[in-house]
This record gives sequence, structure tokens and C-alpha cells, in this order.
Amino acid sequence: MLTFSEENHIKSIFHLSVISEEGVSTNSIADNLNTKASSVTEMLKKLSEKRLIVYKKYHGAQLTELGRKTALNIIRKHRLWEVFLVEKLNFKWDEVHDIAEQLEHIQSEKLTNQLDEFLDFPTQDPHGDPIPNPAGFIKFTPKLKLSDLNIGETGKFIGVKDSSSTFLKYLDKRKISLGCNIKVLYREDFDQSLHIGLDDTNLTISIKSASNLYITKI
Amino acid sequence: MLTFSEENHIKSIFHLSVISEEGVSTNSIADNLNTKASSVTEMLKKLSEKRLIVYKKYHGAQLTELGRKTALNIIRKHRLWEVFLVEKLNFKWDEVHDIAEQLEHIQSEKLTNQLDEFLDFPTQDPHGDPIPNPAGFIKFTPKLKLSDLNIGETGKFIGVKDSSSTFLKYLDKRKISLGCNIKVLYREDFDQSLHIGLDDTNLTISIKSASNLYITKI
DNA sequence: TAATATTTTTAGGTATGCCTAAAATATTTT
DNA sequence: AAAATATTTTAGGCATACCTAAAAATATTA
Repeated sequence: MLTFSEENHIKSIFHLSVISEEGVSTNSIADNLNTKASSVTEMLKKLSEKRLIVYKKYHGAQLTELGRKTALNIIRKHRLWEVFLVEKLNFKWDEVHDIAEQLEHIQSEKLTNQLDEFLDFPTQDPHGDPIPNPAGFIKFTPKLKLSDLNIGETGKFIGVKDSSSTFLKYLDKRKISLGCNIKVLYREDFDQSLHIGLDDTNLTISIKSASNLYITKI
Repeated sequence: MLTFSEENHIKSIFHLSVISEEGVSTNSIADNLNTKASSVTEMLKKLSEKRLIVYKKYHGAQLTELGRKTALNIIRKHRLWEVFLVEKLNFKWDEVHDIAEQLEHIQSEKLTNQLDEFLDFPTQDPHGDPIPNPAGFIKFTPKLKLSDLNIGETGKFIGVKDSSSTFLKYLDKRKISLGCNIKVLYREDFDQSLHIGLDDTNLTISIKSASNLYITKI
């Protein structure tokens, strides 16, 4: 049985491991969890004793197989709850994160698996991230950007890479909202800008914007 | 924002208040929460500072209006989640309590209300206890026992008063299981024993057993 | 490689929420 | 009403999980 804080550290190390294959640094974990390096050091010692990480002083942390399984179980719960919130309780994609952060710590294997079944075994969360299976297997599929689509293909808008408010306002003004379907109509040779079709309107967006939009193919 | 422990104390005081109108004693709270009197005393001081209870040394605690609202909100969440677990995730009545104890602490008013709507605004939890509304109003309906039914009436079995394993085995042997419908066919004048009809069989049970079974009228 | 800068750890402190044992207060019994 | 008993509070400790500031180790740069 792990505490909330232990679970959060494990999860953080997992996410940061994806970026670098090296040990995850104390400072990066501290930044990620909005805490201080000294607090992280203490926690790393504890997680190491519990065989969840391999920790060498001054050289960061790496998850053990047990740690990795633990992380994936938490992520599985997080993402299943996100699907539940969006699909069953009509939440918007951008409202679910804080609630899922709480729900991911609920302890009951049966609950997780029944929820999975109730949701019809989803493979992705509302942001397009893959959901690990009960055994901790996860299928990493590179996130598809709108700019990756070929002419004529259609994608469902599931997330943004850069979530600065200027960009979100840009989307808002153009009525590009989460979940909407976007068809790539034409690519301008000159500057790679895309002509796209939304529900009822057509518009043009720059390559910079297009590579900021995560989508799933339809 | 209250901690888990604060919320549990508030809930405990609420439940114990139903029994006595007096201040709730330190020891009874300690027993209820499987903790020690000295720990409760500390907590009572804190809850008092937060204006959730009125606390006079050596004379127990009483909820303020704010405390009562807080308690009812927690109970509302607990019971809604129980309905969810039983009706949507196919849990049995006796499996849901521990999970609901965790879920009742999730903080999101919107989540609670959306869940309420998703469940079609249930008025009772799977044990027949009333669910408070968002404003903290609760309709106390005395729990109906099988022995309260008149001849010809049918009730749905929703809980037991005495949950000793001898009684549960007694029910098991007679195939009286939670959720089943029981029709009162005849009451023996001599010893008040009841002839009842289950799904496909009829049988006789004593008045003692009948007053141990909670039901809702159908 | 020596000096400087950065990162990480250690040392020591705080708040929460639990504990045991002793002291204080309340209640019951004689 | 005094003595005995039960309850509650206080006092002092412990573990967790945070913190700041100083020391130690590592990395960078001149």
C-alpha cells in the first residue's frame, strides 16, 4: 500500500523517464510535482527501500519493473476515469484532469476492471493517450498531429501540444473545439499552410498551428 | 478544504448524533473511527476552530449548521457512489462500502451533480438509506422491515439489521439474497411467523427473522 | 585543471495525525 | 457527600511529508 505522495512520485518518474533513458533527476521530479529537491531526495530513499526504483545518490532514479507496473496501474486508472468523466458524465476534455488526479488513487482492482468493462475496454483516453491493460502493457502510438495527415484524410481533434492561452484563444476564435472533426482539403506548397474543413466551414491554418493540434484518424 | 481525517470525524459525529441529541462523546467517536480518545480530542479542537462543531471540554461535540451541511455532502457522495457501483458496475451490496469510503472524499461539486444526473437522481442507496440533495436536505424515512408489511404486500430485500454470520448463513440456506422480492402471503396468529413467497418458492420465517430484514415496498 | 556554477544531499525545523501514560474532570456507587 | 470508577484531556513521542539553509558532490567553463 502506497501513500498518495509515493504514488505521485512514481507516476512522475514514469512520465519523465519517457523523455530521457538516463536516471530521472531530483530537480525535474521536484519541478514536476511542485515540491522541493530536498523533499524528493527523501522520497527517493523511501521508494528505493520499497524496491520501486533504483536510486544512486547524485545520479537520479530509474523505475524497477515493479515500479513500472505500479506507475502503469495508476496511469490506467487515471485514463479510465477520464474516459468515464467525458463519455458518461459529459465533462469537457479540459475539465477532467484534476478530478482524475484524485480518482487515480482509489484502491480496488475490481473497481478498475469493472469500470474498464463498463466503458467497453477503451484503448485511448480523451486526449488520445493509450490506456494500459490490467497486466501493465501499454501500446505507445506516436501522437498524430494534424500536420501529419494526408490530403483528403479526416481527424478528430483530441488535444493541443502548446496550451498557451494565446493559442487556445486562436482556436476559440476559429471555432476549432475539442472533439470536432477536421478534414484536410489542400496543402499550400509555398508555406505548407493547410486548408481544412470543419463541420460547416472551411478555413486555412498555418503549419505551425497544424502541428500543435493532436488528432486521431477517423 | 478539509482533510480526509477531518471529513471522517464530521461524518462520524453526524451518524452518532442521530442516536443521541446530546453532544457526541469523545469515546464514541474514537470507537467509531477505530482511533483513540486523545486523538479525537485534538481533532475536536480543530473542528471547533473551523466552526464545524460546538465543542465544550468534557461535554462532547455537536455539529453546527455548517458541519451538518458538510456531513450531508459527504454522505451524499458516499451513497451516490454506492448506487453507481451496484447499478452500473455490477457490485454486490456488501462489496461497495470500502470503495465508497474512498470515493466520498473526492472533491468536485460538478462531479457529484453529474453523477447524480447520470444515475437518474436516485433517492435511496442500495441499503435503502436516503440520499441527501445538493442543498443538504435529507428525507429520513424509517427503515421498513419485512415484519412491517401487510398480507399481500411485496418488498424488495435491501439489507439486514443484525449482520451476524449465523443470520447471514440462515438467509443463504433459504436462498434469500439481497435484491430479491419477497411477498407476504400469510401471518400465523399463534407466533406471528410469516409465510412468504420468493421468486419461485414459498417458505415460513419467524417474526424474529422478519424483523431483521430491511425492505422497500414495491 | 583549477575556479565557478549548478545540482543534490544533509541538517534541522514545521504541521498533521496518530499513539501511550499520566493528570484532570465527571459520573456512579456506597 | 465521600470514595471508587469511568471518561476526557494534557503532556510528551513518533512517522510522514513538507520546508529552508548550509554542505557536499557533480558539471561546466575559463
